[in-house]
Amino acid sequence: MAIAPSSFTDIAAAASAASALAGATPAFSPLYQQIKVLILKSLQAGEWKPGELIPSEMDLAARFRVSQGTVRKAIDELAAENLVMRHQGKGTFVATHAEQQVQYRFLRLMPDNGDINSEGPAERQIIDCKRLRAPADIARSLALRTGDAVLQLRRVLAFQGTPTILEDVWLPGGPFKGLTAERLADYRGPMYALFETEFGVRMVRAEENIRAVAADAASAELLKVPVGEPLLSVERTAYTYNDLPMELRRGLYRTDTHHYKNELS
Amino acid sequence: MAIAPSSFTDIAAAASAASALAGATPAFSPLYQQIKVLILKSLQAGEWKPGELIPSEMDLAARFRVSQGTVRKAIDELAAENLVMRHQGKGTFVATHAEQQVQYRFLRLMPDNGDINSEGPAERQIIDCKRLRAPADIARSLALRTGDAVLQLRRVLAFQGTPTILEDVWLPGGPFKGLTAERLADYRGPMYALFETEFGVRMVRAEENIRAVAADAASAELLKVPVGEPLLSVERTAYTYNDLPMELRRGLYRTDTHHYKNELS
DNA sequence: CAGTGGTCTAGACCACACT
DNA sequence: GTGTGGTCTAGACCACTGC
Repeated sequence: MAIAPSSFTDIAAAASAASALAGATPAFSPLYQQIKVLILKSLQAGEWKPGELIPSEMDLAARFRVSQGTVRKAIDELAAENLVMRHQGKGTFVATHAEQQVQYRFLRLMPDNGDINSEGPAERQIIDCKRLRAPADIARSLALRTGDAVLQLRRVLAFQGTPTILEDVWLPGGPFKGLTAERLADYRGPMYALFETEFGVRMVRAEENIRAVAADAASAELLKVPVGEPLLSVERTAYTYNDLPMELRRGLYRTDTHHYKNELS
Repeated sequence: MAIAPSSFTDIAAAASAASALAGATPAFSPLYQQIKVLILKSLQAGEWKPGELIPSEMDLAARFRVSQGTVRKAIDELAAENLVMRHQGKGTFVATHAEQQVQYRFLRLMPDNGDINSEGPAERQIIDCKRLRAPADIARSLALRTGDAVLQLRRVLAFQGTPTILEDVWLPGGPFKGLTAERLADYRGPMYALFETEFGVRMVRAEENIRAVAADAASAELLKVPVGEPLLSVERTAYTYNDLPMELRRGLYRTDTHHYKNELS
């Protein structure tokens, strides 16, 4: 593919120049951070797609006119943020949600006995999928304007026959134009993998706000629990590159056979 | 303090020797990982106490007979695990729970509006503190034998007059001999800071299992909520060095004015 | 000013994967 | 063997802190 000449600018010289700018805020940024931003832009622009191999450290070092060690430090940080995966002897790959390794990367719900693999794949049932104008709270979470088009999706996930997760998903109408219940139902694999392959939207991080709530009539019926049963309410905002929110998800989890697992350090 | 002569062994040579051992499992370990383990042992042995300055990278490099870069990489990982804190121009310090910066490092409960600093310090009330023989489940979590001595502590945390957290804490009787309700009540600052300064036990990581439950009569009274109110049940196991469990904590959180915040990546 | 951690480079060698 | 990422070294210089 064509590379813009500006990509070949001497970054090291630019860094020195920036640091030489005497001001109240020198805005000094290490070379490897600048390289990291450049790689990030290429990822974002789709120069290398999820699952693909990115150029070797030596190639990138030549392209950016810096040493291999500097590129290495930039990639180290990208790997720490799960944006790329390194494989010794093979190369560095763009991270993807469509891997066997981490089936549900953002799902923290675990069965009480046994691990996540012991219960087989989740049974998915799509309850509803419709287009609507965003209410104020949904719009705010997705950085849209009230009334903008959004997709709303409701589904139930069951494990070994027991409905366990009920979730509503809101997506901005623009990037996800053409998403239908059929395409979702036909797709094998995580929803985020479909987002990548079909809509070019890659989720890189998320925030969850968790509460305990009582099941209302509608939720109780879908999850097959008594009305008033305590459920875990998990509100997730998922972001793509540049901290751009691209999904709001409100889930209700049954925690009689499963629990939400979190590691602190 | 006295340094065992073995500390001055040529680590680099040892690494080469280890890698030269031809076997089914060469058990190759990078030099910097070995250095990391050595530093970890010094931390664990209390050679440098929480809050203290550890030797400079150059000093450690000389002590272990490796280059500064190798020590740097070892310390980088320790810093990433929050075991030490680096400060440019000053040095590297042993991490501690007794810092202004991160008041409650393991507490993920946030007020719905405003940040954690906007509501002032928590009001703490100790309900109970007693010695008992560990039931089977508690013993298992703390890697003790059933019937071993443990301390049980119950307390309520209130924010702005509203009781919000009710928690039971179990601690192994041996390491925490001498802990009383009075010492806890008198102490200003996080409980984990007291554990460090008074008992030399430093918590480095924790796991939490979260569920939604209904308030029973006793919990409802202490948290001033109706019986049956949905509450967040947070079971935390906290570990000191070497993955040794040193605390089991079962908390009930009110989530009408607060929420549990989690970041996923 | 000296001492600390932080960045950058260049080169050598090692472990791993593919061919 | 060739090419990849991973380790280790040595030296230079930069940014920050406190004397």
